[in-house]
Amino acid sequence: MSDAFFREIHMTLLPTIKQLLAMEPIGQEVTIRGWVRTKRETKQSTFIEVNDGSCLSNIQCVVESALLENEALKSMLARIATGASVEIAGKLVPSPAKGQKAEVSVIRVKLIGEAPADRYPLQKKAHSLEFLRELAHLRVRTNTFGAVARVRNRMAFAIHQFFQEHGFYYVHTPIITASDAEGAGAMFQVTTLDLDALAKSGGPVDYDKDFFGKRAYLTVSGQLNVETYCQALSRVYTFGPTFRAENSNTTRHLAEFWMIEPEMAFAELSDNIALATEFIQYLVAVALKDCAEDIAFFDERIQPGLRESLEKVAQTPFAHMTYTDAVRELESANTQFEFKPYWGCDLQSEHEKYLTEKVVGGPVVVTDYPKEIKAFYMKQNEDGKTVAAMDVLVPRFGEIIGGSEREWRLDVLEKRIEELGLSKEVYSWYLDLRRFGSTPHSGFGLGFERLLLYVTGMTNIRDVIPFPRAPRQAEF
RNA sequence: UCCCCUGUAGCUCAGCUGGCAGAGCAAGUGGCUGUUAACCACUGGGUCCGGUGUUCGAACCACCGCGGGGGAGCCA
Repeated sequence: MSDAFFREIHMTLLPTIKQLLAMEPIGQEVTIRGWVRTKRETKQSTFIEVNDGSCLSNIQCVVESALLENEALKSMLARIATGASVEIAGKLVPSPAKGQKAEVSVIRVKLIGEAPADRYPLQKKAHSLEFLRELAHLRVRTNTFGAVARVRNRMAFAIHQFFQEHGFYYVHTPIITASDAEGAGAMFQVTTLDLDALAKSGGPVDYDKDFFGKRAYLTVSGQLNVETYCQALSRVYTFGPTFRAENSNTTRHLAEFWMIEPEMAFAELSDNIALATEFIQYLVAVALKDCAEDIAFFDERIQPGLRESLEKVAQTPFAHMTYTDAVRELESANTQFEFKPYWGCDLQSEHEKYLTEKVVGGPVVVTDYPKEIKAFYMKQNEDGKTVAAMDVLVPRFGEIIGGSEREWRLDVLEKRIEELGLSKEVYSWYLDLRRFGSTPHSGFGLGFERLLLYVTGMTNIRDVIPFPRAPRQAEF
């Protein structure tokens, strides 16, 4: 593409409010476009705070009352309320009052889109997250959801940066899968069959007539697919939507969420732990550096102490313990658990939180779980009882990462598939990876929204994705 | 799916033992001040989630339904 193309684009884009607020105010003429957050009137001036989403801060625009002798401007100003979209031209000047470094001394105001106060649902006051959840199409206009959106954007970009800088290739694994046995949870079925007609007929379903000629589903994980690319490109990752049809009603589960799944060839569990640790620390450091204003907001309004705890996470090596040690820790804990911990038990939420909050006081990597409670593809350890699995647990909600070294020995993997009553035919292509040029390899899954919960201090996962999908919730 | 909590003005909530529907914020009007969660005064604003029942009388008690939240399980 030519330079001229970019110049043209560039010329049509006004500086954002973020850019304006970073400028030295010397009376230069500026034009801003955005949405009114609040308007305050005095006899001498009218103050309009405008936000365009480029940053948390609004820009204050001051209309001197002398301008109001213009009746057209006066009536337009009267119709400008919280939520309205406006274009304001004026001079960027140092602010004589406290609260902001610069402000716009207004020359012209144009009301673009009205937001009548008697109907616009957002007021210039704090709203509960529950209320805003019912207004998913408007909530991004609030400080909190604007900040979440910006952090989400930065984290998505940082994920690519991290992997690209470390020699990982981005692989697009399929959204639709015909494999019904990935073992990561209930799946949404995908079909073009006429279900109404089928229900009326009462007959059995002939999947041969379905789109793919067999049952198909939305993916619950890209891992098995990405392992194939791993065995050629060495270091790969996926980052895409993932679907679970579990009837989960919690603050940390979604039916549709975004997952990051790196996979490394010639890598053992210890490499996996190192990658996961560095990855989280990198992302946290980027958030602190590049989303400082938004993080400060979360720290002040959403989760006091957030910034300090993130700073600590970015600098401190993660604690590491084996499952066996973790259970020992839990057994000797001076706490009444609802579920009594014992070797062989699945770690419950309360156990995970105890380990990360009480024992460690930060993120902790737990490894080498009993094979019975983990997936078939995880590498079996020498002891015959455990697998080379790792979960990263963090304070406030527990598991953020789940991963493992994969079983790369054909005979061991085949035996495990048989033991669990799974089908070797279904996994034949997966087993091919062990038949031909197999390597020790490792990877993990990170729930993107869980990362965002962690970084923003938000507590409900439905508030860190634009349009949450959960049981009985698919509005907007 | 299970357990607990909850539903009253646009929002957040109070409403005692069943006895005339309340506050703050928001909105409108006026005033005032380089204001900034602006301030002061006044005004308007209700299907008390819906249904059924108990009662002289129900926002309040009982039952059914619907919505919202939190916790658990499944997991990322």
